[in-house]
Amino acid sequence: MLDINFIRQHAQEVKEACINKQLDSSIVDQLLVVDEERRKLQLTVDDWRKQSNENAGLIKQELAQGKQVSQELVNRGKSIKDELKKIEPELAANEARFTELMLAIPNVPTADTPIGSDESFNQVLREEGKIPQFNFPVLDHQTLMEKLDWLDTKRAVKIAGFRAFFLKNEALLLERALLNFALDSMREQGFTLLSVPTLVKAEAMLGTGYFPWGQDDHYYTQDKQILAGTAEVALTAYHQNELLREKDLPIKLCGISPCYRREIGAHGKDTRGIIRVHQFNKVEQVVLTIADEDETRRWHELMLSFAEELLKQLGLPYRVMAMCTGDLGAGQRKKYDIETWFPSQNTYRETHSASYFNDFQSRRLNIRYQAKDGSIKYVYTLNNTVVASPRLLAAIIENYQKKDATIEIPQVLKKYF
RNA sequence: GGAGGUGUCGCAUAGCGGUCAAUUGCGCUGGUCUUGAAAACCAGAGCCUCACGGCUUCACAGGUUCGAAUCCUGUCACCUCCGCCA
Repeated sequence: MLDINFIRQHAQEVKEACINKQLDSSIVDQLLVVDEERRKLQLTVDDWRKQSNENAGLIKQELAQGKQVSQELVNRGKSIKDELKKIEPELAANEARFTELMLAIPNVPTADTPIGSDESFNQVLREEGKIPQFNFPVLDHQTLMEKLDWLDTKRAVKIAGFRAFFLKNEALLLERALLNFALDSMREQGFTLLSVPTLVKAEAMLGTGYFPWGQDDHYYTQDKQILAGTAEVALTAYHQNELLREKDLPIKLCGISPCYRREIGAHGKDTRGIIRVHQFNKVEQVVLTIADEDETRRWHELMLSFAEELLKQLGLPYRVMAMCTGDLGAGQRKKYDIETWFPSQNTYRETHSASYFNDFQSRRLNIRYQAKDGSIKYVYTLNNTVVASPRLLAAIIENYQKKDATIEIPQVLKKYF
């Protein structure tokens, strides 16, 4: 959520943000109309309330003087109440609409975000690591894993449907090693480790900015809870409705959780292998900083570097992408994706996503802090992947395959076996 | 699932129909004082407004009343005991 004052003063800029993010820009004008109406109604209601308060004060005076309460004042109070009963629901309805529109206004992308409608506008910032050369025909991770009895998708699909899978034997050990490696690395960076709830309230989805836009991308329970697509939801909402202290910032959280995604817009994509699945495990990093964009940008780079360092230690080639406006989430100001090399596809595939929001999420979640000068501000939030499995597991398997279709274990993971 | 209790401004507490923008302690910010700090004292900490001023707030949503933190109803959360399950 943006500050309404900012929207009023930068309406054009916000509209452009809508357009560049492939969203409806007419809601900005709708919001401004509702906002104006809201302030008018508020003034009227305030005035009636003032009269009501004054009237009650007069009755109080009479009582204090030991007089009888005059019927005139009581009647006047009643008629004021009637007026309020008429106009207050109007204000409430207007406010509901106002909130709804406010929650639908996206964040404005940074000046250094490439403008574009789809992934073809994303920019390659750099490529890191050495792409492995194989002197034998390269196999994809599904073939390799099935040969080793590491993966069973046939039975999984029978039981759980399309995009389901069983990891078996050493594949499971390798996944466990990878996740433990990720958690240990973040702990070394001073992050607080958490296992997080993945069954969350709509409030948390709205608060992190996944809703209202991404409602179709998520699963719901019969108790109206949502299966979160990432631990970011619980981690970012962890301090919801709290007033923090500047000395406690930055807050560095690292969570592990299963993640659920409907992949509703990805029919027919990545049907082979376990790159795109409905349920996977992920270690995620979230940081809350002071309300300063330079500071948040510094953390953005830092969090990116934490993920890069992991990939370097794992010996995986990757590239860093600057995501264009069309690929930004509604709440995001700037986003980097890391794409890791997949030999069987002869290309890089997304394995990490690092974004920052300024106070977009914290306004929705009401996470504030008292600054050193005593003022109250909203924190700035950021997040990035640490490791997502099985996608990164598949990358390891493909990059570390040998001629006999066995897999070498990355040096850094050996101690976790 | 059954019975009872609790939910007040960052934290903790007082208040139980008008004297409550709300008590007190701690913490925080600014000021006075001080070489500096501490202590002490003063001021401040929601929204609208340039300001004057107004409105709001006592878990949330309704209701009763001229008037509600205070009474009533519902919801949510937490605590205690019993039951059930891991």
